[in-house]
Amino acid sequence: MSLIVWDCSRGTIKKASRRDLYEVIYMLTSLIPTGRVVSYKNIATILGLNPRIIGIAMRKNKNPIITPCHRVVGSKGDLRGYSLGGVKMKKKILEIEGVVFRNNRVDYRFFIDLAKLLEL
DNA sequence: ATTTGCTCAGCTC
DNA sequence: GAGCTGAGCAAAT
Repeated sequence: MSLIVWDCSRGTIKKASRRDLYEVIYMLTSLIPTGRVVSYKNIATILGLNPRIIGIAMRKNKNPIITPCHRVVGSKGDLRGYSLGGVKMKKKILEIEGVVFRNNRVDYRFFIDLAKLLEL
């Protein structure tokens, strides 16, 4: 399964390029509300990708203002990584936003399902 | 709690 | 083009 997108210049559909993929990943990430988190897997499942690809996209995130990559966490609430200050900083930011941790994991009640949010 | 296997884009050479 | 590295995950140990 691979993502299909509209090709504006040709007026046809096409298989998503890497760049397209990243744009969609960042778009979905930007939808996560303040004080909530989404798992890498959740985004990956929507797009039919391996969850690792989402991690790669987050690592390369050049626009932390509109792409809140700190709100993307592991499926069990573990933080995994953060290129701008490490997981310690990631945790700090999430706590400022009101996210509660239990045993160094994000409390499950702060997860949202992007697929449900988009009514997919 | 820790290890193992699967997976694939990006990076280096 | 080949080989290595992970911001993942689930299953097995």
